[in-house]
Amino acid sequence: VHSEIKPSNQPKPSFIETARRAQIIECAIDAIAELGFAQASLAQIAKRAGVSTGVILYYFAGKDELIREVIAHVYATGRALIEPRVNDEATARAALRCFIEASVGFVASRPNYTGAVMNIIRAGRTDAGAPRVDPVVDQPRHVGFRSILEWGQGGGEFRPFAVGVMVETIVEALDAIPPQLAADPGLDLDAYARELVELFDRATRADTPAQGSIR
Amino acid sequence: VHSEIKPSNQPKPSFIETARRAQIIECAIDAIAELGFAQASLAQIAKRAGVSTGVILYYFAGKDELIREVIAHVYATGRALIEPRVNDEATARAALRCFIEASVGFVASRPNYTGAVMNIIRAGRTDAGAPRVDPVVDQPRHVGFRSILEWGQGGGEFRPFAVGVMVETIVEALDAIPPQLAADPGLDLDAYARELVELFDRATRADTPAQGSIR
Amino acid sequence: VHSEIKPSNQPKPSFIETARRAQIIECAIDAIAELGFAQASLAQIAKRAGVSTGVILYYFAGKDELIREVIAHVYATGRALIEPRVNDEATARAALRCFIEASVGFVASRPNYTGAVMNIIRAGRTDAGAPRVDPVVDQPRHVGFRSILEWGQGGGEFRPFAVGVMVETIVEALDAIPPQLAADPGLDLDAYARELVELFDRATRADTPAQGSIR
Amino acid sequence: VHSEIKPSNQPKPSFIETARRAQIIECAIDAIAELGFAQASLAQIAKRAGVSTGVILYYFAGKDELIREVIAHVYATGRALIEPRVNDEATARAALRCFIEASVGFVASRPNYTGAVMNIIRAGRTDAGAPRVDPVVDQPRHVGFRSILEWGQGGGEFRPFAVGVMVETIVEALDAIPPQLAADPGLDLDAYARELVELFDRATRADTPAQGSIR
DNA sequence: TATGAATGAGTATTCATTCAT
DNA sequence: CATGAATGAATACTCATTCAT
Repeated sequence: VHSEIKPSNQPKPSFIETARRAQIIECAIDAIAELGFAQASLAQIAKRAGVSTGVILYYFAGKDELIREVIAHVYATGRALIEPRVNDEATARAALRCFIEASVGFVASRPNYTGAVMNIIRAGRTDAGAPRVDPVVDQPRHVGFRSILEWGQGGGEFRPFAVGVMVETIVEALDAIPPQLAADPGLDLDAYARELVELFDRATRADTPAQGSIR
Repeated sequence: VHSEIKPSNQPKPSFIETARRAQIIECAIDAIAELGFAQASLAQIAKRAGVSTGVILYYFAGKDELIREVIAHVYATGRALIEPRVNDEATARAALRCFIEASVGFVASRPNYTGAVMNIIRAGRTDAGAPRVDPVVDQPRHVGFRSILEWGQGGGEFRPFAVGVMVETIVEALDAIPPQLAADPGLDLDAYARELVELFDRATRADTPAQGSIR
Repeated sequence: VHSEIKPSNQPKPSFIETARRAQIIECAIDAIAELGFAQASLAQIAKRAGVSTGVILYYFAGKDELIREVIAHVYATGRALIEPRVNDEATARAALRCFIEASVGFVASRPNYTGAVMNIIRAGRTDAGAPRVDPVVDQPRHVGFRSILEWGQGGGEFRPFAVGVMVETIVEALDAIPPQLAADPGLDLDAYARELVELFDRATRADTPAQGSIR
Repeated sequence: VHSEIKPSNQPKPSFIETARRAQIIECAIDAIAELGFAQASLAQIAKRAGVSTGVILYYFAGKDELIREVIAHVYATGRALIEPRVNDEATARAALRCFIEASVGFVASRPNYTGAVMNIIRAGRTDAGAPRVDPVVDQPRHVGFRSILEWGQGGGEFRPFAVGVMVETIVEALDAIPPQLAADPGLDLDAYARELVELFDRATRADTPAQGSIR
């Protein structure tokens, strides 16, 4: 399907192929979230999927491709959950609040998804020295936050600040949650989200004579 | 020198021993910062030091000890740089600002130091499933920020917020810098520090009728 | 096939798996018997089997498991050869004679088998300080001789003596044969067996007014 | 003294050299007896001697030579203890009894000595495939027992039997004691000796109309 | 499609030995 | 004499990947 031996014009991924790929990705996510990226060997992933390691390499050109697809799948799932909620917002301030809440909600609803991706991203670099995660695929959240922040700055809702720094800080604050949740599964994520919303609302909003509370 | 075979009361580390240990730690830091923790094998570290891998195991009981000493060395270096500056501050607000500036300054002066420790901490779990970095040794910055925040809340300088969330967010914001710096060595860290200071000053300060600018 | 990664209920060992495991065990026995336990590395064993060392670790969880299976296989082979012959005997004295003869016969028919196990057992202790061979698996011959000796003492065939010392002496006398055979392949084992039978018959039998020769 | 760099005509081993060699041999014996041959590295031996490993290789051409000297020293010590007692005996039967008792007494008085040598001998062969223990140096006890047995057979005290088998059986019975003593330090060696004496007295003595008890 | 067999490069670690000082 | 430094070969073991079936 993707290796050069197969016909390059992938005609129609068969049902079984789609199912297998999805199953393997799911098992990879679980393995990485539970064992950590370094310990998540193909053998471990295959074991969870109840197949041989050969199957994984039949459907994915190599471990790197599997990992890339894991990331892509997690991002797509997150985007599907988050984007519609954010798009309904009328103000940048509300959109920011909503984006943060939805992001934390994604962590809460799919802790393994976010946990796996964090493990991958933070595990560092691959042999070639290139970052294991393409900036391209890593960007969606950055892009989303950046556009909200620029929207708010343009409209005067937000004070002037370096958008890049703010984006990075917000994203990292969210990325810090999965490991904390793994360490303490009882963590109150609703409260965590409220704190982050308040934090970044204060950090971003413009100084106005009459600025009401966010809620 | 330190392995269980030698007498436990190591009398006086020779000059060459001190030098070699320092050199190996330095090379380990570089290797980890540049290759990532997973790719930084003893062989890689030894190659950078221009010695055989046996030398590393002659001076360190094993890879784990080397890694522990890398972390300890980086934290000690950072603490020596940061602590004296922070202790002079009269208000929690100034201390927070100073701590952030000093932390970024540490990253700027020793990018590989912070980069290596980030790589280690984020590489996840060891075989035993326990985090590779003891909370104890990982805490110094957390402890420092926490005490400043509690100081400020107690004195009314800071608004009420969940200290744990704020600490985590600040530390993560700082930890996000080394990889950005690696990707873009031209990054203006002074500006980055100013942005973070302003960001967290707004995020933490109490609502007062007359709140002046931080500078 | 057996490592923790595979499902625990190994369904049916394939033909090739059975054959490979048997082949590797056989090569391990030869290597240990000829080189000694300490020199019988996985690489040596693999070389004799004409495979890479990875193959051994594919079929056995580790060197320890391989060694355990070597011992188990040798003991099972020996037991199958010895037990049926001993069980037919009517008197303890005849049973003792028969057990000794059968034991020497086992050495004669499979010198490497007994030689390998001797090498393993006598190689001493593993890292944990525990004997490399469980007393449990090491006992079969001890148990066998002990029960015969107690049977004979109970029935008055044998004189009173410390059973433990006698068992140890008999077993050691048998264990001494493989190295002698290795040093001198022309050794007459039938004669050796006759000598041991006579020796231990005299050492064990009760003092009776009319005690005929054993044959 | 022994390496080719030193003057080949070893003139007079200095006092310090003699002392060092003795000390190292003693520490090697302890290390081997306590850790097992495989775990008794030069580093371990040096640690016990309170010197660096280089010292060992200064006084001994290599580990093999050290081990050979350990064996030689243990045999010499044993011979000095045993021989005079055996030479006083008037009959072969008494000499055999005395030799066994003295041998067990040697084990009792110097458990590490005999334990170390057993560990070495049983650890198997060296790289060259040659037995680690020269038959020459391994023989003294064999020679001693053999001469007693032949003496007894010649004089009619002992029945006809294959001397070689009997020697081997006696020696192995004695060699079996150190590991048992290591496993159970409370072992009653006097009783053990009495059992062996009785055992081999019965195994060797000629059939006479009036054979009294050995004592 | 899927498996199981096999490989080869890479991992940390041990240890006898050499050598400059 | 003695040390401590350094090496290099050997150890068991892991794992992504290939391939015949």
